[in-house]
Amino acid sequence: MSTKFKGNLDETDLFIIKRLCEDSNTSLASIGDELNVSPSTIHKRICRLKEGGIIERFTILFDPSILNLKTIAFIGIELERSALVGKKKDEVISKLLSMQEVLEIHETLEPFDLLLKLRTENVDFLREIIGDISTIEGVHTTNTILTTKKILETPLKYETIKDLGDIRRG
Amino acid sequence: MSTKFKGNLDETDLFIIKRLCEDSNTSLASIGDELNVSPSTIHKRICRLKEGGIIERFTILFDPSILNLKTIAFIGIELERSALVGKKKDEVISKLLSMQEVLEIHETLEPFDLLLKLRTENVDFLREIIGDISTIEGVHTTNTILTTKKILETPLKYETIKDLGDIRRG
DNA sequence: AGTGAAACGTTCATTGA
DNA sequence: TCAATGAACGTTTCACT
Repeated sequence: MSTKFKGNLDETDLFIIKRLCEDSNTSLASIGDELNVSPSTIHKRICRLKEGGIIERFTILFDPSILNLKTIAFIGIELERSALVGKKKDEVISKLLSMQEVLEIHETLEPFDLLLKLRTENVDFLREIIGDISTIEGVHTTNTILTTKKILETPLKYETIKDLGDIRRG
Repeated sequence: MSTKFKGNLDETDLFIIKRLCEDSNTSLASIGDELNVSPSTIHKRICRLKEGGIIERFTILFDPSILNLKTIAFIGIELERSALVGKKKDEVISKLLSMQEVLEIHETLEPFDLLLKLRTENVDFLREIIGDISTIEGVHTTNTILTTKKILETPLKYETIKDLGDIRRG
């Protein structure tokens, strides 16, 4: 479903991904040195990983506070019964997707139907957004969990990359 | 609190950050072209942004499914009254930080004391982790919100970077 | 998967605004 | 103080092996 990558990821691929996660400015030569292969091999591997959709893009992590988005909240949404499936649900989701403050949308079973993660400048803006969400047709109730302090927020702990185990794909 | 950056971020800085978010392999020269400044200026800006902690690091986004971490869950934790502040709370948090599956930890007010986000390979592993968490001294109850489908998951919508407004810092 | 060479990008000391 | 220049150096890319 998620990738069009052909073949298996081997140890080399995973090592490359890990090194690039740590620092995507690392030169191909130095990655090659660590693996005892040539830079051009690393280059070809990275191209393949990009084409296969394994590597989405090269990017930077930056301090979100420069955007003044200091308020993080989670919102549980219960949908109206008529919006639990089909077109009406799709419409709810597409409206949520179009909101810049909405960073995550997950389907859940209990106690909500959808769980969102949002970032806003402050609590007043958050209130506005919640207002917008609750007036979306098909949204029955919203339940806000306002966070007061972020202790950890990381996309993935890439240290995990090392178990080459059964990473197979068709 | 969060950065040691001296001075203000100007339009140029924000443009650089946005371009690097989109593609951190963009050459300094081509960013410079778009801003009508020289590559060396871009270079110095990026150095300054790195040193100031605005740019955390250069990295890649990759498909998490290669790590077989397909299960996303959120866990609300209520702490025992004795662990609501101080050393005991710090110990709970440091145990949570050390768990590879725990990707986010937020303090909240209601209805939980802490909200976690986790990724695991499958629901069985999740159950194990929940077991581990619930036996941490100071954890009173855990409430799991299991997600069934990820619709959106993005660290930040960097398209937001453009309002140069009142982005001031001391 | 490696080699080697050309093209390209980065870095920095120097100079000027 | 900040940006531009230009040259030295390092990296990427690609045709060929």
